[in-house]
Amino acid sequence: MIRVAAWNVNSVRQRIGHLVGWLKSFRPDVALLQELKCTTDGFPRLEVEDLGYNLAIVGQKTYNGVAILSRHPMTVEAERLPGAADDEQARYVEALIQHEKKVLRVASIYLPNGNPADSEKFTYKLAWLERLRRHAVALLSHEEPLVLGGDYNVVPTDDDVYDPEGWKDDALCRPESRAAFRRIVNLGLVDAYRALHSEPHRYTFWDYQAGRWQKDEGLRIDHLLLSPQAADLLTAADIDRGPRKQEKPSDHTPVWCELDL
DNA sequence: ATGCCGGGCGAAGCCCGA
Repeated sequence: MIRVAAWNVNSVRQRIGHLVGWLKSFRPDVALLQELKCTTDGFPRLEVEDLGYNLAIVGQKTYNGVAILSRHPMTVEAERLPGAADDEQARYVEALIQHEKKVLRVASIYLPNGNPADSEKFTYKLAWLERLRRHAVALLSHEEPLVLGGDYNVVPTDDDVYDPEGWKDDALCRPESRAAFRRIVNLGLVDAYRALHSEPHRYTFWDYQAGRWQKDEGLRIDHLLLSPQAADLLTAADIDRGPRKQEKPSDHTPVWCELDL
């Protein structure tokens, strides 16, 4: 059994207390983190290593930044998403996890937001999604357990947003974003949360503004996509709302799954 | 129609996020 979680922490240095507490209590085998908002050297490495985690960090000053934390042996496979040599943004890290003579491949993904939807930022987002699709084709050819997890910045359907009408022109909900996300899923990946939960309006993000958390008006934009070989091992998945309830929280909360690996 | 909140940077106010 291996527990994998994805969490956009919105600054790992602001959230180190929350992160340590959550690692101690929830004890994920593998944690996929996004929005570190610090350089690789600036990551609070000792606090996490003291809990028994190996680290793979791809940081960047001020923006972005992703990491993989693993209680099991880990080898880094990629620190950039292939397909654009000039892309300097720290949004992808991929590793192999060794667990009792078996191997799990994971990636921590921080997709571009893409707003406003009439700008070059949206073009970059759609190109990033297409690069991810192409890379997923290559990864799926390994026919191994694989988890592509993180902040996709895509609301898959109107059931995944509190106000579909109000958000329909946003880059997170635009049909182009949803179609590009579906093209990835349709390669044969399984949304771990949706595989086990059909109820609408379950969220992983709530804006800090306008009391969105108190009103439970959020978005489901953090996803764990499983290869068929991982989906066959899926025993549980859920959203852990605990961290979002705390003082000075991230605006995201973790999504997790368990694989009978 | 816009800001609301919050983080980084850097020391006031702007950029960015979703």
